[in-house]
Amino acid sequence: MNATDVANIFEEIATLLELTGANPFRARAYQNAGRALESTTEDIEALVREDRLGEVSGIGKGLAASIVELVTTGSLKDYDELREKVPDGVLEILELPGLGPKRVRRIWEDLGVTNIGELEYACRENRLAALDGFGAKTQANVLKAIAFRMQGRDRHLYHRARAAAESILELVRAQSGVIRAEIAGSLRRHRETIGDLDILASATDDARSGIIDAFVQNDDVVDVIAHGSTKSSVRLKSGINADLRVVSDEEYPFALAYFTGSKEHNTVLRGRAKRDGLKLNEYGLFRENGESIPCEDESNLYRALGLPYIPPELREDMGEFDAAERNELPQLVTMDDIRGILHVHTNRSDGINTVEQLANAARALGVEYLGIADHSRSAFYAGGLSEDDVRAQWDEIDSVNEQLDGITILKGIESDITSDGGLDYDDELLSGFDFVIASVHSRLGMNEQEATTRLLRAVDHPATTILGHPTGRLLLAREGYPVDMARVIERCAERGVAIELNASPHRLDLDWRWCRRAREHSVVIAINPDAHSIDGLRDTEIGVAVGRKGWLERSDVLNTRTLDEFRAFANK
DNA sequence: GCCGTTTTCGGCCCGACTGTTTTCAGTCG
Repeated sequence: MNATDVANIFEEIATLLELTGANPFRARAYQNAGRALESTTEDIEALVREDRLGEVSGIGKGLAASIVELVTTGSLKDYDELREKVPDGVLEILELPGLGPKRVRRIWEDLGVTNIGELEYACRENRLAALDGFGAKTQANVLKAIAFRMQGRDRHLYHRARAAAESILELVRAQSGVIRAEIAGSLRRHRETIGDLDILASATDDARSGIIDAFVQNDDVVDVIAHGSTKSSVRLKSGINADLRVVSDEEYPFALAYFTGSKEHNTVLRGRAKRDGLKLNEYGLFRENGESIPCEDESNLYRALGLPYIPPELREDMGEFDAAERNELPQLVTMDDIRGILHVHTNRSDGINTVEQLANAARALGVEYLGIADHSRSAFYAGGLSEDDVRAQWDEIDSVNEQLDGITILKGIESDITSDGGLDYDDELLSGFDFVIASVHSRLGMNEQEATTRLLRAVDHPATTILGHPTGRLLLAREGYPVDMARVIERCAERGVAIELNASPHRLDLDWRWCRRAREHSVVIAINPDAHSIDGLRDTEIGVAVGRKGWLERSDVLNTRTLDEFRAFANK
């Protein structure tokens, strides 16, 4: 049982406590402890063994005992008892927007409804609207939320959310009276999937309502969920919900910080303000006498609270305050730091462009080197390359390198990792590549031990340069196979193998939450687009965005290195 | 259930919006 497992159980206990009507602050204590555990980089078993759990802020005597019980026995009596009380379906009802713990409890206890299906039926029979405190509107909204959930569109991939948000931003910026406007919310924090869009604008007082009207009336809107004087909320054709807030320009920095979140980060920020005798909300920072402390931008706001500027990507209350206080915030990697693009498929396997086309496109993007990595022979479904194909591709690459100036094409391969953890070609052929990405594409159903052993063996192979998309997840579509990632990271550190942060918006694997652990072990991360076309090369940018969320600095990223440095890494 | 320059009890972040009320609880971010 690792720290994340315990954190997840604590999160669930918090939810269960809210649902069973326990003291809400007790629930919050579990939540806080869960987050504290998630952001600690210490090994939880060591903390238990050395009796150091009390050093973690948010963990007192009671929760320390629970953690010891969980780590040593694998279960927790209090948790089991709570789970016993609350049906799984009730937890799912809680995920519907508009229904929080109080109302779900009423639905469960007063209507005897224990899952979403029963709830839908109860709504159809008008039984929800008949409950005290509920009404026809609420019932209709619940039905809408159920329908939305059935379509599976309550979360969205980063690139789709980004595209939708940028189009709204453009619309908002075009309105008269708008002074500043920006994308806020989880998209600004570069989360890998997005719930809804938050757009913030500042404007003159007289222009506000016109801006909000333009927003809710635009052609992309299919449903207006809320339409107030400063906030409004709509559903777009794409199935994404979007919120627009309009504030005065003096309020803008405070509102931007506020609506960027995360909620957890904001809570700490306000708590710090309060400790300093100040009050922070989305409109300003105020002294006790009500006098406001003006800030022109977010940097000023953080400074006023005694902190350096914390980039949006880091605002998750996962250690950024500690780092900020010690002045150890990372200098996050940027697109300008990227010198090479690795993991690119050509039309020899399942890509659509030739080496030469890709090389020209990569050169136009300003990189020094391009690493071709088609599928290996076991990947029949993707047109994996036979030995002859490989040698033919090497000739092709040599000839493009001779013709093209300003960029170097590298000979790579995305070798399937076989079931037993081997690579796909013999050592002689493998030694002819400039680099080898080892990835799992088959037998995804292994248990954690089998899958981990398989990956460790692939990492041990002397030809492996980079471990590709280490969990195989497809965001919003498929869970990754279970892996003991801490062990994989440690092994990569020992073997000098890089780990891929696959920049495809469908993968973003390695998860950003593990990037910090990797850099603490000095494991280098390769931010690779896994491109199957010229357009796909640009996904590198999405990988950089999410890598920043994982605290990555330039020196942590393999493809920020010069060509010579990259070759040296791959050859060692 | 945690925590302490309001320190062993009594707090625990803040405000907009909605829908149901008839002054406010619940939810959300």
